[in-house]
Amino acid sequence: MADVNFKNALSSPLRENDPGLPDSGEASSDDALPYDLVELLFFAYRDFTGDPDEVLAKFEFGRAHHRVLHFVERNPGIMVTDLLGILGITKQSLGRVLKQLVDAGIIEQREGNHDRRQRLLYTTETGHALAVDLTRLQQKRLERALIGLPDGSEETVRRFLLQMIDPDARPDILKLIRSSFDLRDR
Amino acid sequence: MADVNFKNALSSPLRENDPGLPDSGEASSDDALPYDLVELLFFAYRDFTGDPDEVLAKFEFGRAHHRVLHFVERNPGIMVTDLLGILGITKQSLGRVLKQLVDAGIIEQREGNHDRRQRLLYTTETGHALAVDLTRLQQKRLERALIGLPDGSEETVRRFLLQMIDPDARPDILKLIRSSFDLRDR
DNA sequence: AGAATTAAGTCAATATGGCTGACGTAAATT
DNA sequence: AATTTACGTCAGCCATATTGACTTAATTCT
Repeated sequence: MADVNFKNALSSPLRENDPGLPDSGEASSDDALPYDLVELLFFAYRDFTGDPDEVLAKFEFGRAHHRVLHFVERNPGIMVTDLLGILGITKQSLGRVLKQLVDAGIIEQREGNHDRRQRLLYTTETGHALAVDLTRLQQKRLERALIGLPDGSEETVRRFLLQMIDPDARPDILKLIRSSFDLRDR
Repeated sequence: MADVNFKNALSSPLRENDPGLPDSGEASSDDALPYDLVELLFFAYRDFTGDPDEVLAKFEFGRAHHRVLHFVERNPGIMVTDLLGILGITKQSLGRVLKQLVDAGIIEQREGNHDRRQRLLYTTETGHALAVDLTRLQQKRLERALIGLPDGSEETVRRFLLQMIDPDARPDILKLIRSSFDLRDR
């Protein structure tokens, strides 16, 4: 495992806060900053992606593959162009990853019926099974995260996450998500 | 902007769901999977990191620099070893990024008082200002995300995020975070 | 029918942020 | 005095992204 240092993490003299370097003199409120939420989000997201990462590593796949697999699974028959739009990457980037997934028999490309330029994307049976496995892992983590929270918390979290998204991107994302819950503006 | 495709995102025939590829015959429940939460988390986190990314790009810095800056700002006088532990990367990876931050006058290294092997890390005045700016951006987004949610939602979100984290990592992370809110187990 | 646009893919080069392995130096600890 | 720790560095590799240029085939527009 080389050089990384888990055991020692946070071991010793954190927060020495040497008075030799005084507060650099901001007039206003640094202290009101929501550091705890920022950091919780950072670590929560890291662990959230960590579960699938572990499984995918066995297949020699990475997070890029996961994203592609996920959105193809969720949008069977999606056009390459639309997938690029969702992922926000270039087709050159997608190209490599997609090729690997196709070669591995995870994703299948089929010519469009109406437009024969299209290579519509579908998960294979294997791909579908893998996608479901990965989502189940994330489901477990989400369920565990909701344990013990007051009634309606799932709805609160859903709305919180939606409102974290850029307002102008929300309509498209809502369409994409097709949540079974009502996330319309109040 | 080359090849990326935002405008066209989610344009056309998503969800064609060609009946030529039938449901691959899973006996059990695919439909119960929390796709909406998974995707909301994905997009929320992307936009959350997007704000700082934009600012940092002007300085030729990336997300790696942000993480280092953030945790040094939050833990003035932190040892290199402890920072590695928090970030979960190798010292070779940190080395490059840290050098750039030091060269740019964002972070300062000072010899430990008690242990002269240590190069304790501090933000400079410039670095502090930048760190505060970036956190303010994230603060705005978080505040906007909490608008209109029921009383106690911030607490719910905080606890949700904490419980998303691997249970065995939580104690260390709680120490690190030093939230002003009570996140002890009930 | 011909021109323009679109969908998809490809070649080549580059950047970033990780990684491993191997060393080196100074300081502290045993 | 020997060992361990803290930190740094050299060299090379890999994954994922980027830009820019170009091709092919099919569709759409005029």
